[in-house]
Amino acid sequence: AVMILRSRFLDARRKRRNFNKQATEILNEYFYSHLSNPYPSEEAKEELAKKCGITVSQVSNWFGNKRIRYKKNIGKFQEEANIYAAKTAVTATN
Amino acid sequence: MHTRSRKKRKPYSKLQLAELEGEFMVNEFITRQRRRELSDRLNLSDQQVKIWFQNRRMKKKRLL
DNA sequence: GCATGATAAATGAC
DNA sequence: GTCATTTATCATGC
Repeated sequence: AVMILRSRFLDARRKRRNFNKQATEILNEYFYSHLSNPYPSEEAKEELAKKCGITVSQVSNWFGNKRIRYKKNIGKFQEEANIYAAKTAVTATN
Repeated sequence: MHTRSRKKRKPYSKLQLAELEGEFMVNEFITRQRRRELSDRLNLSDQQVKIWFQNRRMKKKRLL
């Protein structure tokens, strides 16, 4: 009984808040510039987490969700993929 | 034809979860015998109970 | 109404 | 056994 209530209370941490645009920008840049192998190392995750102001677990969650959702509907992310591809191309020339 | 696809994830019932949580409070590492009894009582496979305890230990670690 | 982040089953590497 | 994943589902944001 107590366990049920406690578990439900802890599930309240499931309250979700969207990441700010800057964080999403950083994560997407990494994802689309490593599209052939979108699996950041533990060190890379820590770096991304620091830059984005989120936890390493949140970075892992984001990449997990991004990989499956991209794979399931590549067409829907095509425009987004082109945007970040162009963005990284520009930064590469600078 | 295709190699049998991955088993679809199926959420457990509240009763099943209550029983599993209760057993987890007794011992985080269930014995083979108790595992067999529990899986039989909850209509879950032995493998499912085993995996549930593994995931539950990971969850506990994550919540610390 | 879907997009998005977090969690719950299930798999596989080690 | 742990643990990083995949996948479906949940809960919320907007």
